[in-house]
Order: sequence, then structure tokens, then C-alpha cells
Amino acid sequence: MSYVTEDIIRELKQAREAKGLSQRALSQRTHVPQSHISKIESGGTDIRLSSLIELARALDLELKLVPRKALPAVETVVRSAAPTPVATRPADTAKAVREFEKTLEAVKEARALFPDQATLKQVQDSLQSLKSLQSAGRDFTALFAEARKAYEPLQKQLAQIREAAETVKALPPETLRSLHQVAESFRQIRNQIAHGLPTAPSLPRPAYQLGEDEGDAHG
Amino acid sequence: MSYVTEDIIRELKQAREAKGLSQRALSQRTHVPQSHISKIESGGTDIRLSSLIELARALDLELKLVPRKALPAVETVVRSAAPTPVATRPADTAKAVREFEKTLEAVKEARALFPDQATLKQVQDSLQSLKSLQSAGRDFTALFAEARKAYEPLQKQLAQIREAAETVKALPPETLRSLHQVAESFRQIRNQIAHGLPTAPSLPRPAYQLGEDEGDAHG
DNA sequence: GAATATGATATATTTTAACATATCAGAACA
DNA sequence: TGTTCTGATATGTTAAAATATATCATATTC
Repeated sequence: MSYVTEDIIRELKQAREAKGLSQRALSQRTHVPQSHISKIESGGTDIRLSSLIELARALDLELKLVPRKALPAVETVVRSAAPTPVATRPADTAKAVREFEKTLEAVKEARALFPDQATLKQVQDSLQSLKSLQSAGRDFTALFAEARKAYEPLQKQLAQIREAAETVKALPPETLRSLHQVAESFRQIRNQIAHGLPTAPSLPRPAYQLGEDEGDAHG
Repeated sequence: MSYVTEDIIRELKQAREAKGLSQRALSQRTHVPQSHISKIESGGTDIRLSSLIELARALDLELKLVPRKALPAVETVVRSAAPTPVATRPADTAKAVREFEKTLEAVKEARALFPDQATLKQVQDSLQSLKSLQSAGRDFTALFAEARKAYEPLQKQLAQIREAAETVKALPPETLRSLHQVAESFRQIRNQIAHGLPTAPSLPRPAYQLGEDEGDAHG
């Protein structure tokens, strides 16, 4: 896929999954065939603007041109308005928990191999914190969707860490750099989810937060 | 053009004009030929997403998927961040003033023909108010860009009004309905420009308003 | 008035999105 | 275990975006 479009396409896919819709369900709400939706989401095509807008609107989204300098503020507004993703199937949640636990375990093992690595500790701390959030009742599928993109590079790095430990080598600098990035990703994910907790009634609502269920009266 | 894409395309064109760029200048900053930009802006093509993003980024814009219920809040943020459009050429401003004066004069004449029509008075009041804003030093090119889309239907309605006056007929209900829409458009334009006045230093700045010249260090 | 700039349009070619239709492999469910 | 669901892939066809290049009519500038 073209790198320039992948952000938008990823958001579109995440929105579809957050609404608990399959590609076939989305296809039924639009004029876009399921096979084409699959190709779009996999990055195999440079979609037309009219098609993007149609798919977006079927997901209660609008496309907006935003001045670059306003992007952080707009992202804050969007994040505040985002509904909690739907846990579509129990299997998803169970899978998310299993994958999470495996990842946390693997990070702990890596720390045993390189106890002095501060970045590994950071990763573990973030994951531990996420585990606490999960114990507090946070739905894990949202975490799953967010964390998934950080898992793959982390698995790579953990593999490199194990390999380095076996050959009594120092960690390659590239692995350290990537590890920093992954640590930062998990920290951001943790912060996003912590701030988005809907079960904290004492937190003051943002002034521009919208009422529940507005504009949802459609197919 | 497809109706669904015209909003985005109009915003793209307005952003280009607001930056004082010609189609050729924009073409030089991207890989998109001037003739294609013309076709895009005229609505003659259903642009690919990668092309849209490339053009947007050349204009310091990012494309964003926004939940529909967050759209009003996002638009508020975007409007606060929008720079005052550049008056590129003195001829533009002079032309805008001439067209504006002609329109105001035509509305006055129409009022003389139908003095009881409250909607005509509303249109005239809005235009008069815009004239006051112009006298206060507001750049007219911004007004020109906003008002242009209301001029054409208004000219049609003024023609129908003159025709009705000539045949001593009542105004057709359709003309009255369209006139209401145009009156509302001008009222909104007036309000937008009045609230956007940058020469009112006593007004409190929105909390999320961004600093000047952030992120502009590029070609 | 001449030169320059601008947005729009035309022609021809290449590439690809969009679509219909079918089917696959793997996961989930009963 | 059988059925259903899901995302992905394949084949073939049509329509149109993207591009290069040229040129036009109009407006602006000097």
C-alpha cells in the first residue's frame, strides 16, 4: 500500500471493527463489494475519494481536511468523542488476554536475561499497568486493537534479545532503538486507555463532549 | 462532480487560494499536473486518495476521519486555527468590492419593487452589515470567497423578482423559499466574519488556539 | 499594446479502481 | 464434527484517474 494512505485506511478498518461489523456487513450498507473492502483494508488499492466517503459515512464518520497545526487539538476532540469499541465476540477478548499474557511473560523473561536494560523495565511497567486497567474492568478488545501494531516489532526484538543472550553478546543498537519505540508505543496506549476510562464518574467531562447516542437513528 | 466529494474539493481549493497559490504553483509542489488540478477543482474527476493527501499536505492540511457527532467540535477547532486568507492581488479585492456593491444595489432595487418582503430586508441588512465590516478594515477577499456561492442563486432570484414585478405578479413560492436560504447564507457569512475579526484584541483567545507559525518550516 | 499569468479544455496513452463472481483457508459456533 | 462466518485471493471486464503535452480565452501587469 502507499504509505501516505495507510493511516486513513487503518482508521477506517479500526472503526469498522470497533462497530463490530464484518466486511460483509459493511458491504451490505454500501455499494462496495466485500472483496474490494478486503483489498482496500489490506492496502492493495488506492481508493477513490467517493468510495472512501461512502465507507466512512456508513461508519458514522466524516472526512475532514484539518490544518496541520490544528491536528493535535482535533485528535484530542476525536478521541474524546470516540465510543468504547464493542467487544464483538467473547473469543476476541479471550484471545486478546492470552496474547497479552504471553507478551508480558516474554518481556519478563527478556528482563531476566538483561536485567540492566531500563527500556525493558519500561515496557514491562506499561504492560503491568495495562493489566491493572484490565483488572479494573476495562474491555480488553480495545486494548487488543491498539496494542496489536506494537506486538509484532516487540516479538522481533524479544527474539533478538534471546539470540543475543544465547551468544553472550550485547544487544545490537538497532534493537535498542526499536525497543525504545515500542516502549513509547505502549506508554501512549496505556495513557490513551487510562484517560479514556468511562467508568470513572468523578472525572470532569470535557466541555465539548457530546451527549450519548446522538445521531444514531439509522440502519 | 459527485456531490459527496464536492465539500472536500471545495475546501481544498479554498485552502489553495487562501495560501495565495496558483494551480501551477501547487503543481510544482506536488506530482500532480496543473491541468489535473483544474479538473479536480472543477469537479470533473473522482480523485484517488493518495493524490488528495499529497495535495492536502502541500497545503499544510491533513486528512482526518472524524466521528459524525464530533464534527461540530472539530469544525470549531479548525475554524479557530484557520489563518486569515491572503489577499493575493489588489485586483481581487477591487473585484470583490465591485461585485459586492453591485449585489447590494440590486437588492435595494428589488426591495423597491417589493417593499413588503421581509426576506429582502434581511438580505439587505446582512449585506449592509458586511459593508460595515469591510469599512472596519476587514480584508474583502475572505468575504468574496465565502459569499461567492451565495451570489449566483441570489442573482437568479433577483432576476425572477424583476420579472415578477414587470408582470405585476406575486413572487413565486419557490423564489421565496430560495430567498430565505440565501438570506440565511449571508447571515452565516456575516457571523463567521464578525466572529473571526482578528483586530479585536480584547477578545479572549480560545484555550486550544495554537501559537503562530508552528510547523511552517518547509518548502 | 505586449508580455505574462491563470484556469480550463483537448487529445492520446497507460495504469488501475471498481465490480461481478467464485472460491479458498482458517476460525468460531453449535 | 459439521455448519457458518470471515478475510483474502483469483479471474475477467469496464470505466476512469493519472499523465504528458499543447493550447485556448481571459485577466493582469508593465
